[in-house]
Amino acid sequence: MNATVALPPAFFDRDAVTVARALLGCVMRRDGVALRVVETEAYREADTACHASRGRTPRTAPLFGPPGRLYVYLCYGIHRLVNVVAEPEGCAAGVLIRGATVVAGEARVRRRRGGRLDLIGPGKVGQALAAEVAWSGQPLGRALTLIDGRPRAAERVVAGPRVGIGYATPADQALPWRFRLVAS
DNA sequence: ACAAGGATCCTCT
DNA sequence: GAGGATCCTTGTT
Repeated sequence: MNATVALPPAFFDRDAVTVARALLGCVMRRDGVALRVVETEAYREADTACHASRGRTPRTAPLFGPPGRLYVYLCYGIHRLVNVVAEPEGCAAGVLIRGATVVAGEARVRRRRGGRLDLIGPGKVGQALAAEVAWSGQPLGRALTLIDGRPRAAERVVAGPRVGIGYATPADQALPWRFRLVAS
């Protein structure tokens, strides 16, 4: 895969933790805006932090679907959080895009973000992309395209616990399934 | 039909 | 560091 190739569904047909790591450095394209992914979190089946862990509902149904589709939901009544479904169909897992940097479309991002460009935080990413809940369940390549990419030589990956999942069991809260790129 | 709460962000102190 | 915004999804009556 080179830097201009859209990630195929097979890329996401792996365990969500592997996919979350592999997405760092990849680029999301939408509507003239390009964002480089610098922070992700994995959510897996039998993971009490995962929305699907308490059964399948209309909202969480996309998580159970085939890999490489979008799962977008409204958080706190305000923020649209963007996830990509991972693992084989029938296995509810996904990767939350938690942070990014702007590669292109700076003016449009500023307009959507009240003049700001920092995109560390999943609500900010959704806002920069003008993400919609209606995208949920759609394949990549329509509303949103993901382009292959890698960390730079001067970057390294740091793993840590996930954020904002106080409702999960202590063991699941402690899993180091949050990944970010930092300057080395 | 109703009430509760959420994978967050921003402002103000 | 604390609290409000804001509205949909979910489980319960």
